[in-house]
Amino acid sequence: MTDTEFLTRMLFEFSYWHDMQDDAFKPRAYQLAAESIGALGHEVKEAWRKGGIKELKELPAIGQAIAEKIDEYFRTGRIRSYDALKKKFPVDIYGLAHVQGLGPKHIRDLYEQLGVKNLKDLEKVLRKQQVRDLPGFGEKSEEKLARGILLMKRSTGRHLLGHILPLAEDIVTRLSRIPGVKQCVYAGSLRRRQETVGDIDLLATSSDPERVMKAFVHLPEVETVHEHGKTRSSVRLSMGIDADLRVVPDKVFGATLQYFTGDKRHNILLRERAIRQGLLLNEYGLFKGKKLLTCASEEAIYKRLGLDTPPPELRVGHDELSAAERHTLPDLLPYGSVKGDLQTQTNWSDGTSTIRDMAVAAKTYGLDYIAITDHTQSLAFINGLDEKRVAKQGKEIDTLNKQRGQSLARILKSAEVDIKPDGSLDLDDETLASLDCVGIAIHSHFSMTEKEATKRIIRAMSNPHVDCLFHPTGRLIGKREPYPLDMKAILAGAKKYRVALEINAFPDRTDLRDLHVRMAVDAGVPLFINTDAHDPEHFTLLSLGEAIARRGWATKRDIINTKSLNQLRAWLEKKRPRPNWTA
DNA sequence: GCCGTTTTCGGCCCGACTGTTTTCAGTCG
Repeated sequence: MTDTEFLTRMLFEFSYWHDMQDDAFKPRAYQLAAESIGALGHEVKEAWRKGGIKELKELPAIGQAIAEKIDEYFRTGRIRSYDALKKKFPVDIYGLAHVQGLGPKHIRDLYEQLGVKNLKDLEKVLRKQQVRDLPGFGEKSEEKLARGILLMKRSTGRHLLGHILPLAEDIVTRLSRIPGVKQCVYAGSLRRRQETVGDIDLLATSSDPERVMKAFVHLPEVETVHEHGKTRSSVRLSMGIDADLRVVPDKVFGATLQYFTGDKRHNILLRERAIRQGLLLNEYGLFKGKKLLTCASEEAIYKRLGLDTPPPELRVGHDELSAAERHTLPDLLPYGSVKGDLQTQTNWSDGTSTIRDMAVAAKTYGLDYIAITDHTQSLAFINGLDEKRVAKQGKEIDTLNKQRGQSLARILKSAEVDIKPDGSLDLDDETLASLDCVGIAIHSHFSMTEKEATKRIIRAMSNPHVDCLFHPTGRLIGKREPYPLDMKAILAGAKKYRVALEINAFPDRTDLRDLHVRMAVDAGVPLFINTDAHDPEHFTLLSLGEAIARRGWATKRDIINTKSLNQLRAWLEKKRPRPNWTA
């Protein structure tokens, strides 16, 4: 268990504990703190290293009491008050809370009356049918808990945005065809384009909600129906993700869309703002007393509250509302702005297709140019290119560019040059100088300290031929942790050596991530958005990269490959001449 | 326990669905 996981779990268990005691407000405070720590990841420890309790208190939702707990944990490896809680209430609260339908009050009752401490105990008392006789429980709650355990065991946790988005779009299309449906969209974390999504939030308007609900719970991929109400239903789909559908009258669509786009922290801040103005905000509109002020559109609601409308990607409950109030929200990069993909692989190394096929696919997708960035010789197991093969590939690219006509994107000579453990590169400088554009990346020796990894990358960036650092943190969501990096030092190095950082759009990478994009934007470090395409199909992933850029408050100016080919060349040549430019 | 256009005290988002209840508590999003 990582530090972050422990702290999140500890805060979550305190939240539930206080809920069991019927405390009205501490549960929420601990809940928000847990979410905040979970979202910040290793930045929590960075903050603590930098300035202890004082710096921890600067983090959102962290005050004196929780900062002291975190400080105690980093200093001693323990938290005395948490140990005391576990002694007084020796229950795996966190594990039990993941069962659908099991909340703090029932966890308390199950422990106090039947001694249930963990999932195994719960399964046992359910089998013995002991739960149904407890006050507040019955036969149905027994069934519901048993079903909850089953669903939890079969759930695969959070899902990658890139895997769920196509499914959600398909479901929206099918629901839209139901007679009586006027509008149907996905909302929630999908609409915010979070890198992972926990469930699919759907919203529809219809004059006949019950008909829509019936069709929804009977979709072919529905495996279990959690709830089937008149205006809200919830199901588990066969791929292990839940989908919720809410149906409302067409005239309140704007208010409901706002409400279900969230996230939770954003909505709470917005509703608290409404209260300060003597108003009430819910999914049916903005009200003064019983009088409806507006519900027609998201924009109307934000405007009535004195705010510009933050794009969905920014609604995370940090500082977007204060920017909305001061009219300083960024002019986000529009979808479809990227003109060329500067990281693509072919069958010269580990891609599936020829250079020509990739250039055709890119053109079909609407791109003007692509860089061919096959792996280099250190990656021998996938036939990485040495200097000779780079030169040979360059000749093929020259030929294709000469005969390309209208059906191929312009092809740039490039490579995904491997960064060796000492920070040197595995192509010689002469070869690097012959390329139109040079990307570098780490592919091995991932177990480094923060200091070593940071030094290694900065040394690699200091090579005067380098233009872009690919997938800078090396993470693979759900498979590999990012190597530890001093991101501020990396950004300073990128700025000093005029190296762009990549936003890699591949679904399990999405690297840089949103927080780091925002740091780069603030630091004035230029960015590329690339798909890392290994197949012609992969160009469709570009919009995922654009989504990350938007979540990081990036504008068109921040993204180099929104430039035309000529502008790109001019940008590259500010660093060094490109004598062999193919285009 | 956190936080500040209410700033070191006094507030703290809101509603649908379910099941166990006879009017509501618990859970969820």
